[in-house]
Amino acid sequence: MTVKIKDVAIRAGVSTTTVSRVLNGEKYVREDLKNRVNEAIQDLGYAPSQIARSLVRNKTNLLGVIVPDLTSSFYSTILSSIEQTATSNEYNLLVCNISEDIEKEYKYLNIFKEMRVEGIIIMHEKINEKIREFINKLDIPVIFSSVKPMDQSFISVIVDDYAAAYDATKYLIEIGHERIGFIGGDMRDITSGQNRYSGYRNALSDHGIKIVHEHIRFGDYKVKSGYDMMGELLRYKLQPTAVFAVSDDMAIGAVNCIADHGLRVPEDISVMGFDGSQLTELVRPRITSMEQPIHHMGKVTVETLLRLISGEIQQEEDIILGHRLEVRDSCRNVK
Amino acid sequence: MTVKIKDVAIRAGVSTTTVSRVLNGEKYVREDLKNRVNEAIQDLGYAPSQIARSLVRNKTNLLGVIVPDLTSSFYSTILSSIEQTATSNEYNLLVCNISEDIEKEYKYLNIFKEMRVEGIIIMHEKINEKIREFINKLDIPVIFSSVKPMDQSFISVIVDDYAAAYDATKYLIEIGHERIGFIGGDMRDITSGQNRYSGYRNALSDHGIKIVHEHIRFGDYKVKSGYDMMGELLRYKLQPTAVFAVSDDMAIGAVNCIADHGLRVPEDISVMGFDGSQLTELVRPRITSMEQPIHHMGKVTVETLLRLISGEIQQEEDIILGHRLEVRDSCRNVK
DNA sequence: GTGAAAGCGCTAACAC
DNA sequence: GTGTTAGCGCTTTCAC
Repeated sequence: MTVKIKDVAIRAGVSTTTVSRVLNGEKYVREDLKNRVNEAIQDLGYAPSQIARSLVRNKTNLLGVIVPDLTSSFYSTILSSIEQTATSNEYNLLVCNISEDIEKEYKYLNIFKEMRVEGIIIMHEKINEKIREFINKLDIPVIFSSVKPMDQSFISVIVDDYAAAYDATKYLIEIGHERIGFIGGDMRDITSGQNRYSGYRNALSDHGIKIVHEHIRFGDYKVKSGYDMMGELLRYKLQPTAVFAVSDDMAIGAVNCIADHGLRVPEDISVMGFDGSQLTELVRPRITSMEQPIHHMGKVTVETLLRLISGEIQQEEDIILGHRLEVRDSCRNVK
Repeated sequence: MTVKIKDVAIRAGVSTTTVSRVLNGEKYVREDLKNRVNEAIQDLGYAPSQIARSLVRNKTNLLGVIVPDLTSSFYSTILSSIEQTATSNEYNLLVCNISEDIEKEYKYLNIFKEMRVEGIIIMHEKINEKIREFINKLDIPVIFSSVKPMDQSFISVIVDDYAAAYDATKYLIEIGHERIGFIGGDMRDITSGQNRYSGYRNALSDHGIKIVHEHIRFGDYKVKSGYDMMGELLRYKLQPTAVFAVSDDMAIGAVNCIADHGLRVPEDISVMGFDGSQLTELVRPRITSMEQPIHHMGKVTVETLLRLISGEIQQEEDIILGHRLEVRDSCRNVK
């Protein structure tokens, strides 16, 4: 049996109340008693049960996080930042990975409810009706990080996807490209997919460039789809001179596909990514990317969630963080 | 206030015991009562408190995991596998990331103790005396995954680092290399660093190849150190024709360094990695690597830990999983 | 300053 | 089959 507060009390010759007071750093405990208690704690190797504490305090200091893919560089970086921020605020993380299985989401949310987590962070936006309802009924603050589901009633910490995609496309135009391919993200229920696509289209039309449907494809944000979609783009005789992929992973897939076709990046085709994951620096050529402030995003997510929990704020609007173009080696100035 | 078992009991017109029985799927509950209870649960949106449950059952269904770096492809892949296995066994994961700050480890272990996790998985081996003692006193099963600290009393799920490094080096010899560089891992307290180094050395001497100290460097398993150490290896007039880096990340760093020096992989220099992370397939050239069964490793780790928890086994020995050479494009046959 | 006692939400004897 | 009761390990009034 693990040692409990009563054992400490007996050993120190005081009541459990006094031990509790010492534990919680309350004043009104005589110095010598405090010392005796601390000694007893030390001797016995006592650690208070957070379980019992949570029950009586009605507070668990737990946050639940749902990640769509732990192995993704983008999500694991946000998660890392979330973990850091949570920990430095005395919160612990219950982490769940739903990978492909969207049905798991409901299950996990239910576990979070049972565990009485104080707040939930979701980084996945394929929310179905059942989940939507469940979240709405939940009396636990929920915040979406880096994604924005369709439902207006959920709050998200995101970049302005439309503006970011617009700016990325504009940059490609400014360095002289006119045939600009696009590898978009999923358009179903995915606002970022839609907004990035709009940004791309509008940047083109605002600069008098006609939209060529043969230059447009949609993937699922992962490397393989970038590779496959790039393959399709390369099949047209009038190949794009630049391609904007709305995730770094897809950009890398595109670069690999181009290389495997015996063409070179950026000499033959320029490739622009999106996200600013670590991978951009890791591959050759290094990927020019429209970056999200990934680290900051995790931090802001947790900080906002904690304010939501404490009731300090009652956020109703999304939090929009700034995007930034990071020029590396994958886009060539053709002017 | 959240709804509790008593609310359900009142609404269903039964005692809390009956509700509890329905909740836990016990028999000896009349059908009609069971239905009334389930309805009440549904109506009220009741979810039992795991906190209260844990307290009385003295069982939390929680596992604690300490990861050295969440953003690393290798660790996040193991973590993903751990999460999956834990979840399918009804266990939840408390995840902590210690990044560089080793002092945090003690803090996290203490949190795990307070949270009454049933088992702990550590993927970090720079264990100091304080931690070692703490773990030894802990009455919670601890298992190391993919790493092996010096202390014999801890159990690890790992590959045979010596044999794996030996085989990797042997392969390079077999395809005709004689000047084989080595970028090792940390040697302090890191058994894998030492074992992989021994494997390399012995493979060379067993094949009558002299060990050249100018061909040997040590990094910290990360991309940057692979890059830097490769830079040093390139400074010698008698450059190696192949380099064995004991992590894929360092291998990628080495490849990038070679490219930045205007040389080509594998035409000018071959590069062999270690780990089998997703990155090997993602960069060009794809990295030939001595692979650990990463996914399986996570699974075995959790399964073993759960058996340790249930008392089903009392493992005292490490679990050694098989390694496998995955030939890709970064090593050239020079015979 | 300190302790006795009640209670957090649930389960598990034990009685009926 | 069902309900009463005690108790899990802690905190927190409320007396003293």
